[in-house]
Amino acid sequence: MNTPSPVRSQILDHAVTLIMLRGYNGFSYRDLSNLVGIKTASIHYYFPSKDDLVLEAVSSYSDEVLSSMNAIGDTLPADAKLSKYTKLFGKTLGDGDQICLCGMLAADIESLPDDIRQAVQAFFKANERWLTKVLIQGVEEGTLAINGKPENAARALFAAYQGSVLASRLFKTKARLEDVETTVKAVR
Amino acid sequence: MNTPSPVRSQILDHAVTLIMLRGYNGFSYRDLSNLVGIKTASIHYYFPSKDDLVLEAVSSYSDEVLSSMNAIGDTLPADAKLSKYTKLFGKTLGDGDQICLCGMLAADIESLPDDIRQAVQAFFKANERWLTKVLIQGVEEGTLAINGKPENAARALFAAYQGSVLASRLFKTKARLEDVETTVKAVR
DNA sequence: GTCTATAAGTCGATAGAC
DNA sequence: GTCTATCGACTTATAGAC
Repeated sequence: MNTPSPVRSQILDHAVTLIMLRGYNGFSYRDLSNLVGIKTASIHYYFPSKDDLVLEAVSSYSDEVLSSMNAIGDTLPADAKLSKYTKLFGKTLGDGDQICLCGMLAADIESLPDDIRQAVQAFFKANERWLTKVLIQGVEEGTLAINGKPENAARALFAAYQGSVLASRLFKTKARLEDVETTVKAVR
Repeated sequence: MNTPSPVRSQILDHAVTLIMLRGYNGFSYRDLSNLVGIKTASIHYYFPSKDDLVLEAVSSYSDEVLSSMNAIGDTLPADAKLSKYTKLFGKTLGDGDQICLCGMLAADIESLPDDIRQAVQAFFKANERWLTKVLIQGVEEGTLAINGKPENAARALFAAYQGSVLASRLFKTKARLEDVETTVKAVR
């Protein structure tokens, strides 16, 4: 287990932030150069091509978000799990100017190679799979209510979260994510 | 009523398509030059700056979509209106490689001037307002079911549509939009 | 209106010195 | 590992001839 280069980590972290801010075509090695404090040529030492960098950014972001998601744990009631998930999505907003990295790259997908598309798809699928299980649990417990199959409801729900962070940033308000959660809450 | 320049219209139409495909930072005057068959310098005659072009692209797209939306008419039952709205959103996908122009620009919003942000906001608001009325009507008629205020449900619903076209393109399938419609259908 | 020519800058990427 | 230097291509935009 060799210690990862701190410079490499800095580049990757700033790349993640920049993608969430401006997207694939909206940031450059020069931006990273200014943020990290090394020349653009040095960045190529760690990440030969921009696509290499972006692919690793997806992995890094995905690992972090999915582990937070899985850290919510199995023991909680479904509605409590969903509340934590909503908060998790709220964190991606940062200072209010960022959206989900994979949502952003989904918008940029026609400019990206296939391996990145697959990595973004994997992130979507993992979220949808997790939400499916929560919805099933919530229906059993009587705290959540859906129409149709849980798989389909989970897809629509995840899409709503993605669209909601987009709208939250557009209107510079944080409130919109809760509207999504309300959608699947059972009336008592 | 002076006839608008056909060349100008061509530029604008291709700009709309390119934005829906690759976003603000993903297309250039050169792309338009190749598509329309005139030099990039000539495009500047019609649209002095790229932001001028994009702002007009939003207006053009918005006018077309909103008029189609309003053409659905007042006399239909709410669930029928919503089905037509879903189909309308399905059309934006085109050959399967495009998303809503305003959803795309919402992703690119941190690269854009304020007047474009306001135009994109206006498109979001118009859709949310229309969906709010449909949801109210559907609840009255007993064909649609929502939680909480219609305004909030409409925001979540529109976000779900936006996220759904994103996911539809990402996974190269058209089926995901119907999952969203199912979300608000009343069980009978 | 459309062109040529050009400006002034950015882009990702590579070679090679240190 | 990080640098300087450089490449070739691309970007938006303007000036001025036709």
